[in-house]
Amino acid sequence: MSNRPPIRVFSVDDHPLLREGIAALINNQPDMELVAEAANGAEAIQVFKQHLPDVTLLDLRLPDMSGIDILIAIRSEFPEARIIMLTTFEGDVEIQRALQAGARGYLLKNMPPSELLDVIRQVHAGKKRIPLEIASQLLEHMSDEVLTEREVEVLREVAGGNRNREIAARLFISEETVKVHIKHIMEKLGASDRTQAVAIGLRRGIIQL
Amino acid sequence: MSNRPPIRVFSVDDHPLLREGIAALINNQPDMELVAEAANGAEAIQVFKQHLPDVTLLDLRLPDMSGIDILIAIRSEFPEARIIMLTTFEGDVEIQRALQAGARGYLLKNMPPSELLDVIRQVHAGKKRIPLEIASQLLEHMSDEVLTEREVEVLREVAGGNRNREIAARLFISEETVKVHIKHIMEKLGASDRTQAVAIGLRRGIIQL
DNA sequence: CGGTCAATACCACGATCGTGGTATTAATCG
DNA sequence: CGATTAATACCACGATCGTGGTATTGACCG
Repeated sequence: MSNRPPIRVFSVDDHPLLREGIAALINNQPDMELVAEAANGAEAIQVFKQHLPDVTLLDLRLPDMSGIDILIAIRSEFPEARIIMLTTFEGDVEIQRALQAGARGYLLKNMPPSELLDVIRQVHAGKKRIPLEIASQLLEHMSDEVLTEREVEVLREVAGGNRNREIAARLFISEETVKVHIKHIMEKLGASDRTQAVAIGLRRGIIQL
Repeated sequence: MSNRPPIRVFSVDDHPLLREGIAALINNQPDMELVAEAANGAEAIQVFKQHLPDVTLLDLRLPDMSGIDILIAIRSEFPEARIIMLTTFEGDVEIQRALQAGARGYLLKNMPPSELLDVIRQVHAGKKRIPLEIASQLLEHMSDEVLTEREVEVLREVAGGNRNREIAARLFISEETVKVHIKHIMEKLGASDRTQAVAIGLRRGIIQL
């Protein structure tokens, strides 16, 4: 069981210090090898094609684009790509979108390194691996209704401090329609008013500031 | 200029991978030495007393307490402690509070390692060092009025989706007083309604979710 | 081809919010 | 000791919001 080629790992993150930590960790494993790094989305996609790594560690927040978009971009060309999301953030919606887009694992940066290594090996072996902590996050909101795209758009406008009338003007719809959307948003999120809807939307990763 | 003792560095962060990266970076410098690490506040304070490091790298968000509280706790006993805040976050209020509490430097985790090394050396030499990117953040809101403690409290309640009447009940004051506070909050933050006030408060680090 | 859902739109009403004042008390500061 | 500031409180009014309905259109699904 010894002479298998090492797992070729690719790390994408805009924090140099974190990349450094990952590099040290990976290269200390006899069965792994860090073959490339990238600090933004454009670079990530290009370098992926160049190296075709076995496993990719992908940050969710990068300076130029969302990690999810990178995930989608890579998997549209390489559906077999084994990608693990690695992030500080734990909004259930982000997790769900990542998994739907085909992520094989989802890790928080504050988890112990052993967990990361474990997930890398499992994912390389073709499995999916979601830590319990994350999975329970997901289950918590499993039954919740999902906001439509339009509703998210409206919620974003609300977060910007716009009045219903302003939102209507900005989205080219009637004020009454805005109200309907907001009503649905509050129902789905369990919020008692628009302000709480924004707070919940932020906490769950539905909108960003 | 050669035989000075190395700068003794202490790193406090709850992300093991990041600590790993810092460790690798520091220990690669001939003039530095990582003498200890901690992953939470209680540990940080205890380990600090034990090692009395030359320079401390302190994360702003830790599982058990705020980095600022740790900063204050350490400096109340060791006013000479040279502490650099190292964080992902850039709300101007957090920065200001850290500097007021006596931080000698403030760095973002996505800055290049050379910057970190530079700041460590400068701070060890007794200087303060705030990168331009951060300083400009501060200047941006220099002239802004600062929320009082009570106002922050009220803003927190607003973010929780409470109505004025509910906030009044929770804080044991009249609804009219709540309104006055909210009016002041909106004026100070430049918000057009309570929802935007919450969004701005979150963005600027005045409140957390 | 019906069923469901998302998005659009309008109406009406009561609740809540935001704004304009004025005023008192306690604390802090120079 | 005056000056300032924060926190408290009340009033009144118009603006905005949230809720209850009802309805039409187009898209997607089985």
